Amino acid sequence: MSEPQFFDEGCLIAVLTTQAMGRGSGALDYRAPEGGCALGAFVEVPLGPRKLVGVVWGPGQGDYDLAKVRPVYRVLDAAPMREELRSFLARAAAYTLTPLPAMLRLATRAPGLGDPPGMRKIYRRGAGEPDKMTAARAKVLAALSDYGDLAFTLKELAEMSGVGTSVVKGLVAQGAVREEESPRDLPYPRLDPDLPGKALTQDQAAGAGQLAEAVGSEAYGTTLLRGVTGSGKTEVYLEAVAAALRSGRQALVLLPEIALTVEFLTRVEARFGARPAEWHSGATMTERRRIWRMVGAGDVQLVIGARSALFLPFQNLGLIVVDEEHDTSYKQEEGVLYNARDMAVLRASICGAQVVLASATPSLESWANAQAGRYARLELTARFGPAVMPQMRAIDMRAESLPSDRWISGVLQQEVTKRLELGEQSLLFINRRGYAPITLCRACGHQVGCDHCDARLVEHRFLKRLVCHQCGESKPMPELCPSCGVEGRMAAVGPGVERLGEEATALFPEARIATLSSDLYGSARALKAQIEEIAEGAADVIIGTQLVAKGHNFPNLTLVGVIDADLGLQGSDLRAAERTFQLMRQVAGRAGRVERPGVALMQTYQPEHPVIRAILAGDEERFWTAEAREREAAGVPPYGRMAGIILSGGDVGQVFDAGNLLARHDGALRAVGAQVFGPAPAPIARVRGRHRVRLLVKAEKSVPLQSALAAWVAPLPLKGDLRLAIDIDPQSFY
DNA sequence: AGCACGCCGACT
DNA sequence: GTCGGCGTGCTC
Repeated sequence: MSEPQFFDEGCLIAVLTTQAMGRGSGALDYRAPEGGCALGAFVEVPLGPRKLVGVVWGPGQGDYDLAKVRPVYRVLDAAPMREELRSFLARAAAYTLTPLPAMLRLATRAPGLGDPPGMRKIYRRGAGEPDKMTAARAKVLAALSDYGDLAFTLKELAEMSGVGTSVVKGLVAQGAVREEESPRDLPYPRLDPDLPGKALTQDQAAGAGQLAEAVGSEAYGTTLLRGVTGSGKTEVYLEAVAAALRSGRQALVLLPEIALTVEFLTRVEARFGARPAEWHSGATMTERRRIWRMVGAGDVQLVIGARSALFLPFQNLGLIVVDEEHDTSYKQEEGVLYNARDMAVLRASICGAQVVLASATPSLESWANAQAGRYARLELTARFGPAVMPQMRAIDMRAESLPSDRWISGVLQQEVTKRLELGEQSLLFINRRGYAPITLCRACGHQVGCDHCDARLVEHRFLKRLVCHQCGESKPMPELCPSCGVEGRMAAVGPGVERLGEEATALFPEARIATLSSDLYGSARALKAQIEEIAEGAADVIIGTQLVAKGHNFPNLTLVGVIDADLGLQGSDLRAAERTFQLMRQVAGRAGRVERPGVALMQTYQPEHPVIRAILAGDEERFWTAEAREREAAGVPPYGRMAGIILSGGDVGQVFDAGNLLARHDGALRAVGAQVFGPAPAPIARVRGRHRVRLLVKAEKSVPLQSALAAWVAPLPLKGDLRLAIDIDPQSFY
């Protein structure tokens, strides 16, 4: 490419800012500042009365009145964004149909980017000796001599010595430790990849060798690392990290937000002799700025982070590990909608890095990619052999003869009671929102259906209405049968999460029962807070839909009862079977590890169904094969393409009107053979007072979906507070 | 963010 | 006619 790498003062340049502006590339024309600026440089530019942070994106486009073009205020003191990251952002924006400025915002989420590097106090060994040597003082001096002449912040030094900060201050007063002013944002301590790690089994060593060799190739490649709990997959991928560090390249380990724990960091520290940088939502502003700057300066070797760490300005990224790659929390569901697992593969393919996708129960997408040969595959068997088979059993509902309005079998009831006595938690899992999925007339058998869809209406007692989960149409509960006109014989049939809550309350009157469904919570945050509370023990019995399984860890949970395993197999949520499987493995898989064994029970009317049988047999390969066959037949991901359109606004009526307008004008979609469903209430129907409505688009695998979607939604006027977001490869269907 | 512009209803 | 509220568009 012959793109200029530097722009002299006064040159017309395009600057991508963090502010969305109309359509087009998103970049705005400016004049290069005094002294010029490099391609990729972080700059501060004026926009109206505001100052914005931006990145020099290329030569000016010349599409704006030259007389109005203003000069860049100044070049910020940060390493220019490399071609690799710029092209990653551009391609990620194109894939997710996100405006590029919003994408850039993810890559500039560090505070004080524009500030000059601040100063702060650091501490190193001084010339003096303490008058009295105490145990605490000795620890501080020992820690300092371990690191030669390195200096640390007060907190770091105190922590690594295992003493309070007052001890360090005391040493300063006596001259044994020197206090100095130093630029803020120091490099991170060096990690040593050659420390002796944990002894690996033959199996693990072979896996580690394969990954290290791939990293050594310094080219792109993805490996699906499958290993059940206890197979040592962390140790194995840390050897891939070691290989990257040895060759002087940076490594990134992505974890689901909840898995980012002190325990994990301690394991990494044990392997490499120092703490890696950790990037997560709870990090302070100071930590964020330090990591961002040091990653960009190449002074961080390893970052352990949540999904947003993918957008850090690595200088020389050689490896990305996505641990628990199947975890649904990798999918960002608010703001920029991206899947960190897929974006990790994209970034690695651009910068020539290796990806390791690690999981005990991989997503079907990754499994299919490995099957197709796009990913290498690496299997770790359990260290303790097949003895830790999870306890999973089917409850054959045909033999249970439950009354028609009851859903919790005698077997399951007993198991829950047992857990209540032990003070352990049970989860009753159901794939149905609402109160009851079917409303029928006991006089004539008529089922109340949707007028516009081939779907039955679901009773939501909470909303006091019947709702279509396909198109969102709703009507009040009828008194008379719409078919035969008989009064008072309408009945709720089938289980829903609300109804199951009632049944559980009746069966376990003393238990604390929590019902979790997206319909019952106004905001995603309220729901998340509630889940955290429950995980910490605020409920004995949890009744929940898919949402419960979403990336949450329940340490006290020892029983999972899948109320109707068959529902998930009928395709209401395309990933329901996969989630059921993962949830069961996750819970049942603790059997061999924790003192309290976990049990997973599935109530089913078709215990001989291939998917159910594969789950119970613990035969993953068989499960994936059976599930892949079903998805392929249905033409859904990963064998077809899907996208969600989320419209939101303060006024439900207006939001629905916009949705209907889109649904009616679907020419751009029909042109490529794509179908549109909806609008219907989004999985989380209200967020911060904004009503959310979703349309689903389904297309064949080969269809250029992004361009069709862009052409389709472009004419929709976004009046008032109406917002539109496109969700490529949506994960939640409820 | 903050300001100009213009459309529409209410008042002199 | 004119004033002023507010929704909409613009800022490189």
